[in-house]
Amino acid sequence: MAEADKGAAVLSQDSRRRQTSWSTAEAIKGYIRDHGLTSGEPLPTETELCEVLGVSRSSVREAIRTLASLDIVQVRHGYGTYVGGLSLAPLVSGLVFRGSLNQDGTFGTLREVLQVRIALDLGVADELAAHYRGTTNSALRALVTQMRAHSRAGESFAAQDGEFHRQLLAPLDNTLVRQLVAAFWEVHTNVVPMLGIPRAADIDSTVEAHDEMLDALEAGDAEAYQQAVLRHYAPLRNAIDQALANG
Amino acid sequence: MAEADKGAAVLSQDSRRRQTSWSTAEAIKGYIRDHGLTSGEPLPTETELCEVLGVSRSSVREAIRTLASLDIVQVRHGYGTYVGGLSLAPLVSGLVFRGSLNQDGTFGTLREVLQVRIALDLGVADELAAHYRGTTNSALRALVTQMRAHSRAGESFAAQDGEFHRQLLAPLDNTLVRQLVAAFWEVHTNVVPMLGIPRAADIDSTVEAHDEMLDALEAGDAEAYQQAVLRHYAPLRNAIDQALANG
DNA sequence: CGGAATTTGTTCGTATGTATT
DNA sequence: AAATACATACGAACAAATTCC
Repeated sequence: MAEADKGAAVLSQDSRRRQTSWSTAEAIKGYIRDHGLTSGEPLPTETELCEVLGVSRSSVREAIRTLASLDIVQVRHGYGTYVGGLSLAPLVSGLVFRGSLNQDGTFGTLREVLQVRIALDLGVADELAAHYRGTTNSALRALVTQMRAHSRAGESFAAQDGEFHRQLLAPLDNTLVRQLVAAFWEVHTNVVPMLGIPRAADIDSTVEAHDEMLDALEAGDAEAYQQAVLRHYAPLRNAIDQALANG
Repeated sequence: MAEADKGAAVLSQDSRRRQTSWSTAEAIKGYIRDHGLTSGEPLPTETELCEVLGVSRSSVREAIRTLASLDIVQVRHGYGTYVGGLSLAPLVSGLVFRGSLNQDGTFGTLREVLQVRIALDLGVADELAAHYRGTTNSALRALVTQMRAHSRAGESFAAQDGEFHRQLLAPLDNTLVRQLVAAFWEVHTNVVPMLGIPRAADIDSTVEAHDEMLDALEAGDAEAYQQAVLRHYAPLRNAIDQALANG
């Protein structure tokens, strides 16, 4: 219970701890922990939780909604409540909203997200190079080929790009990094359309950079991979810097 | 506005009523966006929101609770509802809970958080070095002195450590990176006590590494700073690796 | 200092839509 | 196709907290 209190202290500062709806959410988290439930396993029904926790239906509902928005529980309408995926969805949601707040802040948000993405990609270079050294990866190559085709046709290749980065980081023994990279990729693709950026002329180099990243990793060259990552982000970086300078 | 609402209400009666609480949260976010509200500014009362959005108070309350858990709004009992700080508190909350789920996962969570912290600290080396080059920073030096005293007395120096890292990154023109580093620092300090790690013998080198980091930055040497960062995290890294190997 | 007014917090009852069996 | 279990939504009433006079 002391652990749960510490977690609560992050969000609730002083006296809110005694408030029913907050303590109910903490109690439900404690229930999950104490019963050793993992993602996908069912929780008691709302009415059962009312009895177990000794609070009203509305309080349980608000607590469940709180936990659902944090992806700690997942509600299936008309059927039941389950332990959630513990994903970083709330992070994405919050950042996208922040980016949508005002036109001025949107470019700033995008620039900040970009810097974090670069730092994370560079930070896993050694681990990735060690894993991919001496391998061949036809699935990833095929995604690059698809990207190239879409790009030349003037179409968006966001889907293939996302899948490429997801698969590339899949062998990483670090769920958090994978989820963070995926989350920021999602923020990225959600925020960019708000800006109406004209299609950059050097967008094709982004596609080719994917091949270079893969080349470097299969050669086991972490440094070359880092250079390729920087080339990969360069066009976007230029577009943002230009937009910030002009605005 | 009124006509549109009526039309929407008729439509929602037909089929979309199930999404009321979700759409209410979206509507409140839209209200914040459309009225250009920023952190700390007041929202309408719950009763007023009921009238404006055309839903019951229970639905408004659930939506507000959802937004509060994402730090998009902030509720003050008996006074009013305000736009929240848009912080990364929900991220911290979720990760601390994930770390508390099972003893096995706790070490894993800590290891993953550590890798992300390192990547972020290394990723801002250039920007920090450019800013600190040729400066002297007595406030940061004083914090290191305090850390040294606490460490030699066998006490925790978490407060000073957190303040050091916060102040060190303060000049960064990237709110997101600052918040992320602070968030992961918080996850870190919340998860570590769950483990009962024995006090490492080389903990003193962590304190000294802070001085080295500052030395490198004041010299404008980004590379040296990166090396100091790695030394700074080394004792903790060793403790975790050892624990994972023994467990 | 005390009390009135305002606002959020909690609870109950009821009706209705939804998914599974 | 019906039955059952469950979540969703609404409204009213009262409690607790905060502010302001």
